[in-house]
Amino acid sequence: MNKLLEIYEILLEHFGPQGWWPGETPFEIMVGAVLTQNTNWTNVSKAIDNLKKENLLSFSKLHDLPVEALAEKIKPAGYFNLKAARLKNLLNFIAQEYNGSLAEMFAMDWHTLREAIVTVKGIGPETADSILLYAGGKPVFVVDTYTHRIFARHNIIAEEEGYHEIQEYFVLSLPEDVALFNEYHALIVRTGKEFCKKSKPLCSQCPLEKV
DNA sequence: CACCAGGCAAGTA
DNA sequence: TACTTGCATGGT
Repeated sequence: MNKLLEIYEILLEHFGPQGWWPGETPFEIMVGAVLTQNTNWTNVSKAIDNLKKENLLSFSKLHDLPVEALAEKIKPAGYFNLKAARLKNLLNFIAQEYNGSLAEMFAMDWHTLREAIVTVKGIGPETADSILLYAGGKPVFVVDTYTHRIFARHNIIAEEEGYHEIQEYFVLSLPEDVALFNEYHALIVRTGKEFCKKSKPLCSQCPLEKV
């Protein structure tokens, strides 16, 4: 068995399934993917609740909502002016290219879709990949700061590896399986939150110490 | 009080 | 190209 699969088994055994993404519809998941940029999920959850409370969590409602009003609703998520603008960019893009339909958007080839979606200002590689995997169900491995930090600290990847290099390593090492990619990324985030915080370089309790 | 959280783009040299 | 900085609320 290869190393990345071995680590996956260890994490799954240790933490159990994480049941991601915490959102009910592809649209909600997509919104959450933008709101969670460099932000704790508990704060994002408050922002999403604000939108749900007023029945604003649909494509047409958010698309019609002025950016200033949107910013006000999503304040708890932090960077609210920035994120409101980013959500608007994304909604405008989907309105223009796919008639405002996520189903239509996800019906296209996901490689092509990824190239298009990262041209939207505010949608970088991780946000794009999260949308593709968790909202679209595409076999895309999501890399985040925890992935980099955890695997670099355990000397599995080099410190200077970039997003796409890390992603390629995972994709080439693992079977192309949506459920696996989904669970693996969620387990990495769980591991990061618990054992691999920025200021705590060493984690004797980390399940990966066994590897 | 200081530090961190499921990034990204723009600015600097 | 390779760093650095702004964005901002809420929890520990």
